[in-house]
Amino acid sequence: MTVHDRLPGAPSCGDCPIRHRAVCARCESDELAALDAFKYYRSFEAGQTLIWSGDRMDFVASVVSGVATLSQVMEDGRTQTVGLLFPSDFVGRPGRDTAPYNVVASSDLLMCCFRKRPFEELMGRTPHIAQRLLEMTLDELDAAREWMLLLGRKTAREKIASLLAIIARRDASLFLRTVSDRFVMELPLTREAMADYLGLTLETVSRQMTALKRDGVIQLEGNRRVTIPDFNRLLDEAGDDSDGGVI
Amino acid sequence: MTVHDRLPGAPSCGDCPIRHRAVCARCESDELAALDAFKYYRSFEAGQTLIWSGDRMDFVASVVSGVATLSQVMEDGRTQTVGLLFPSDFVGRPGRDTAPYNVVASSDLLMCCFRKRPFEELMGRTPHIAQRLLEMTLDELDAAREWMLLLGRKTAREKIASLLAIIARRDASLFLRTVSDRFVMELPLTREAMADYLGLTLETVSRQMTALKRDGVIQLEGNRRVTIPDFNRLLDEAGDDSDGGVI
DNA sequence: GGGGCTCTTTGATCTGGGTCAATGTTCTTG
DNA sequence: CAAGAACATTGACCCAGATCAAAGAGCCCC
Repeated sequence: MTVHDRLPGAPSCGDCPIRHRAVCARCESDELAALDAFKYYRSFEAGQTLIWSGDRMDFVASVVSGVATLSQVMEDGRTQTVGLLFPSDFVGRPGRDTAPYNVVASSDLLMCCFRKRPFEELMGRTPHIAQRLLEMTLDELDAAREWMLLLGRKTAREKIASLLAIIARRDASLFLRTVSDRFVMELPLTREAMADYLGLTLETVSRQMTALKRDGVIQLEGNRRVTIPDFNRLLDEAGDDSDGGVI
Repeated sequence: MTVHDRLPGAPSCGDCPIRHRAVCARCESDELAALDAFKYYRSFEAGQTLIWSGDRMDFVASVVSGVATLSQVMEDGRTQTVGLLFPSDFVGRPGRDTAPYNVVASSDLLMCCFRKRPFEELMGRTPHIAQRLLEMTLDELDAAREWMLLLGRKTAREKIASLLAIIARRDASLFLRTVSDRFVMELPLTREAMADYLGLTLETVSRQMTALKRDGVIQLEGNRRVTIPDFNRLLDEAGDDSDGGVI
């Protein structure tokens, strides 16, 4: 009972243009073949909330295509996005059964899901999967803490530049290339979604995008297509310890 | 070769007034007995930097007493604290060898350290330790993301109230009691350290502390001793979904 | 292809928290 | 106990980013 039995035409692990960081990178291993029985695909439209904070979650999943956000909402509606999920990113936490955040499809989205129980059992049997998961969780923790620096100490302009740099890098890695001169990408977020991630208002995001455009740091065609003529220039604007832009 | 051979009078795992969340909670198990050979204690003075970001780290550790901070610093000196370490908290990441943050003793500090290599080997042999570590890392991730909401969306007053609530809870758990009416605690942070954690300046921290005192949310004796006459009132001020204050 | 969406930009104004500067208050240590 | 040093408060002023408001752009979908 592989994915092809469930959803004809959907990409299988092996077919994925992007190898799932969590699972598919080891598709060749015998242990994971067993997981195919518990694997299924789900697709969502842009704007749809896949999971509400507090919901029971009986699966883990990784993103096949599209982008999703993790967000926290205060009682009065103030919203903070706490994570972006790109293709190959993993969501779900073995050993816990309620979701701590809202998960929202930011664009049309395809997820590759595994029933949680069998996944946990596999984890118990195969130490390297548990280890891989720890590895990934540590990566997420580092990303979250880097974002804390951004939220607490960076200016609006630096925030925008940082976000663009991060998206550019993820975008480039999808196609296995480096962020080079004249890099063109498609923004997977509305101005409001950017604002929610950066701890700003959408007006400030818009103004700073305009300013970066005016100063030649980026070029814009329409609202979503962004060209980065010089990635190092962008990194300077982001205030990061520059690391060259290569992935 | 137990700890007592190395540092006479230092608390052993079993003697710790606080059981280390990471390790000591399972001291009874046979696997961990082996770790005693690789265990040693180190103490630091308030203000001392234990670990510099980028340093090679050949040990993992947990806090026995005192408080430490994890912080990130930008090239121009802007600083953001990304985590607080209380007694029983764990630091260090099996599978990685350089520290991603500065670790600074915020008060006088005693750490219980394990050489990393043997610890990793133990982890490979005993799945429940790996699982425990994943558990802890997920807790840290949740804490980091909750802090992202604070940094991105809360007002200065809400930030201060949130920090006080968190410290009160950790403080209470040290002594195995609940945060009740007229809870008294000792702040383990200077105004500047609070500011670095909250994404504020020390002046703003001071002003908001004064305001909370004026409004009867807290009482202050000296700079460090804080009394919380009504913990639910404090939680209201923090803007959190109140959960009663019990641990 | 035009009507009604949603998303985005831009402007005018306001304000929370930053900055700079002076003064107070604890802690240390001799 | 006095003298310093480190830490904290308070005041005056300013500015980055929020808020409120009004036009533009895309973009579906009949």
